[in-house]
Amino acid sequence: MTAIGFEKHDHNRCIATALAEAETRCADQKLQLTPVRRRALEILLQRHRAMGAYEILDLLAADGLGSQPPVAYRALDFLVQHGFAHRIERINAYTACAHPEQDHIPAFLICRGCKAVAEAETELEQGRLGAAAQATGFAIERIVVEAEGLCPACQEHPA
Amino acid sequence: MTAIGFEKHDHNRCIATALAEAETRCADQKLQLTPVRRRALEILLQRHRAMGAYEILDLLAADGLGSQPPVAYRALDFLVQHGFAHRIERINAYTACAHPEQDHIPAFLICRGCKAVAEAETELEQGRLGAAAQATGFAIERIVVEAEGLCPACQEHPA
DNA sequence: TCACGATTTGTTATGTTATAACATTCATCG
DNA sequence: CGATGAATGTTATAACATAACAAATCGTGA
Ligand SMILES: [Zn+2]
Ligand SMILES: [Zn+2]
Ligand SMILES: [Zn+2]
Ligand SMILES: [Zn+2]
Repeated sequence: MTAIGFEKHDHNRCIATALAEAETRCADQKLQLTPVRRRALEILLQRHRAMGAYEILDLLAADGLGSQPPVAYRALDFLVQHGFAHRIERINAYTACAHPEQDHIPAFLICRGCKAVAEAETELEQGRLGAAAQATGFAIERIVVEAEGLCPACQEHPA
Repeated sequence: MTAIGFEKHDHNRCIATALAEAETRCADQKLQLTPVRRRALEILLQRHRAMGAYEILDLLAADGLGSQPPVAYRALDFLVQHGFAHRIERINAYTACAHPEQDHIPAFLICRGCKAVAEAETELEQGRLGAAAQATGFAIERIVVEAEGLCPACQEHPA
């Protein structure tokens, strides 16, 4: 199981590791992990949940790192583009990638109670969807897989 | 293959059949297929592609069936709720269900060129996602599966 | 028939998410 | 230094969605 998100873990270490990895990879690939981008990633890692662009913007603004929507959207675009974060379509939100080291198609479990998000891995083979695509000649570029429901905690305490 | 959407077909018949089915099922289940709801479904069936709520609203308004956003959103909520249409998260749009007779988890192929949408069926077993959910005790209520890419036509004529 | 409750629709206002467009800053390099 | 390209700052607006309340509609039982 690779659905990081609902279990307890050493989160400070989790953040530090992820940030360090991001810096290494950006250096390797000549990507600019600028202050805004770095801080946006750090915010996502700290909260360890799905966050809206405007929520992130508020936190960036509190640090004097831009106060208008495009600032947040650009930083998030960069992070998503390069696999440091994912966009979650169902809730118009963003979350840090749980395993950015490897190429993957992310799949999410989204709790509608507490908004917690767990990232799982999908099969790389895309099953019947891939077959349908092949049959029609459709060229898949991106796949969204998101499950909405209730996490263990929210099942017990129904709000 | 069940990805209806990119192939040619007798579309007038396709619309008539779907509308008739909807009427039958609404009668059976004591659902009210009111003029607004019926027309919204008809619009989706006619266009046979993903449409935004405001786009549908404009067409409803042209028929004197309400001119404010809630009118469209309510009609769409009804159609989605009862399986006559699906919401496509990736593009904030709606499309008529390709096989409303049966219960299913829809999966979509979305062309980013022409916005055409094909509905395929997913495996009912949810693969590794279901396994991840079980392992964490997460209760899945809804699953979103959407692939974005280029349909055959748009691959040949890159806009 | 008429009062009732439930459902649907009408309407106003506002909230939320996202991008277009253009100016400015800043590092890099010839 | 001056040109180039990347990133950021800023204004304005587009696109998507819902809260809240009023009015109409309709079945249903008194
Ligand atoms: Zn963590
Ligand atoms: Zn939860
Ligand atoms: Zn058709
Ligand atoms: Zn369907």
